[in-house]
Amino acid sequence: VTSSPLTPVTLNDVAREAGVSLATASRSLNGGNRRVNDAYRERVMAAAAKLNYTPNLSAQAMAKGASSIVALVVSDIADPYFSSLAAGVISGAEKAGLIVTTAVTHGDSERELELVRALRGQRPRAIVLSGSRYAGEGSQKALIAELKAFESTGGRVVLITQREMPFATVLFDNYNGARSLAVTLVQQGYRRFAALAGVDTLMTSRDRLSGFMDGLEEHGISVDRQHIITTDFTREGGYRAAIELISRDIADVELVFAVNDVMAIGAMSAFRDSGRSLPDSIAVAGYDDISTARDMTPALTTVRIPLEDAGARAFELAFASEPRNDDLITVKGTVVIRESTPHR
Amino acid sequence: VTSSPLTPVTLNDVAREAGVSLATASRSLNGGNRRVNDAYRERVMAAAAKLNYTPNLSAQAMAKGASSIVALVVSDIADPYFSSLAAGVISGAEKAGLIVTTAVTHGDSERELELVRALRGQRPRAIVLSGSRYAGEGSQKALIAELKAFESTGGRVVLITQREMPFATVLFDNYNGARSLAVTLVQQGYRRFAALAGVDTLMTSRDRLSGFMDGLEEHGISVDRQHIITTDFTREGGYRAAIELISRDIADVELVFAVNDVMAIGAMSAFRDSGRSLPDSIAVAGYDDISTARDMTPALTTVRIPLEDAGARAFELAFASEPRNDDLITVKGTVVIRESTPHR
DNA sequence: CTGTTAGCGCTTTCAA
DNA sequence: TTGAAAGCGCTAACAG
Repeated sequence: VTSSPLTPVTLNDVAREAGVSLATASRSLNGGNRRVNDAYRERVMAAAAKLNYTPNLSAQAMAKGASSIVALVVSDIADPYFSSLAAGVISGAEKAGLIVTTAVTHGDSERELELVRALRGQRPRAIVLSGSRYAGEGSQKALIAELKAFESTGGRVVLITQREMPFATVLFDNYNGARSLAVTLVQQGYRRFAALAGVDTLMTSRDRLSGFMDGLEEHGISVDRQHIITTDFTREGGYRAAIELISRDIADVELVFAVNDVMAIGAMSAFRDSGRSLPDSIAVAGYDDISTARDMTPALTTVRIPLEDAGARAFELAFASEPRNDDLITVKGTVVIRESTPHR
Repeated sequence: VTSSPLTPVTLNDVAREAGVSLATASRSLNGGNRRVNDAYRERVMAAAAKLNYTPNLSAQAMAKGASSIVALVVSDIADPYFSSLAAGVISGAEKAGLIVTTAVTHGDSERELELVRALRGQRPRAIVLSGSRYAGEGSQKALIAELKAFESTGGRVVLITQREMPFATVLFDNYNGARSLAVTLVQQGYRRFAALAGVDTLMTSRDRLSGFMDGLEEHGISVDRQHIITTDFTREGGYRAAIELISRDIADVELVFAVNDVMAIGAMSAFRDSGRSLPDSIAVAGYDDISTARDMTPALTTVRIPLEDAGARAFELAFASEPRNDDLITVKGTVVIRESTPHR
């Protein structure tokens, strides 16, 4: 097959090759409703195959006024939490014949806003946002305005984990998950706790922490302020916080709850590096159940949230037949007790 | 601001609002070379801001015959290996103002081919492919043809890790990395090894295995066939293979080398579940240095490859000023000895 | 420097 | 059913 270089094959080429009109070629290749003579149709298909034709998605998007794109915004695609979510969104989208564009904010809200604007340019069918949105942030208003503008032109917005925004949302029941975890741990005999949390404006962190604390309180247990450390929401943050905790005298602390698994894993390494054996000298629990949690030694007690499934549901929410902005899917967590928190 | 619903603001709207021609509006907003009166320019900017205008990327792509998209194809975005690579590609692309679309093959070559075709429809500037390509596969020809067709229309193709394909490639020096690892382990006193590998047609696996074997051979050590297990390239594969290994009598095996970290981690869990303490009863080494490797207990000995950096370099390769198909970047690995392989 | 105009590739009325 | 033709929103000659 010889085609002129640097110029992709167009539908026109296919039509000419098949000896039919452009319209017929278009209808054969796409026109859902078979409004075209079989003989023609086959000739078109053959020509398309012969020329190795690929429809220009931009042109299609222009002509029909709707793209086949879903935009996904996450904080950090290398983080297993977000990459699992992304896997779910992508698998849903691919099943529906849609393409996913991925952008990364690194937790920066300014950047998030910029990205949403840029992605809007693609005129995606939906934007799925799963950053770590902070409560009551100034830029929140601007983001909402931007997303509202997107919706007003027919786009769909779905949030994962960001509460109190006027859009469809997939929510993890962080409060109750953490609460159940606390209750279970108390039942296991733990009484004295410490906690590693993200900044208080980070909803996910706040909900998990307060759920955990409330669970303890039900059993009359409270946690010393000294034993709650605020740190980055990352492995390194967990590591540093654990070191800090050690320096604050934790002789009587039996268990450290980190608001996510990567922090818990960092903390475990810190404890070990400081010469403490796990789980004997101190127990650790996390949240998320990322895939390596069970491979830790001791295997990490945590709350499992079905991340990939949640990503898939976010996608579905975006394409629900009757979408509403108060759509809210709450995904429950399941307490998973492992060796990092043995019975006392 | 009231704009008609369901119809995004167009450049025309902006031009009208600013009282200038369409061309002037276009030049103000984009036209790299400032060929426009400052007064006009400002009016256009103001109008654009007021109307919250976002350029339609599809339209731009059509008009200039070039999109702002980079397509990325990976086997599994939830796998830390690929998500780190993706993070690198995405960060490079975002710096360059490009958008990344991500597709997932799940290791299926048919699907990979389909995806490449579909992605071609976006007329991306480049396609970055980082699946687990198998050597000498039938579908390889079709894939090459498809990618060549893409190149012939001005697109760039960059492969990560797939050797012997006529495209620019970022290669990991798997053979030598594994060889160094073997030599180092022998120096540490190990003599009797077992290995967990992927199918032999999987290049990455093959190279790592043969490098490791050759490294051992330099020291006159060979590995019993019984002690080389072929399995899936995943955590589960590693787990199953370790169980299988145990059933084959490994009383004399001192160290198990898994061709990647997730397999090694699976194997560690299997050994532990079978009541073997690590690293006393058996040592384990992996490859990749995914982020959780150092958080294992014992911390996992492995070969570090700078995944995110490699992703970024793949992106750069795609936009090299003078791209050539025989461009080849080889990324070296660094042996990282940790507690999973103590001195004997 | 600015405006007019001709497309980019495709879908979709509208006639035939 | 089929074909001709009018756009979709934008850029890039081409004239003024």
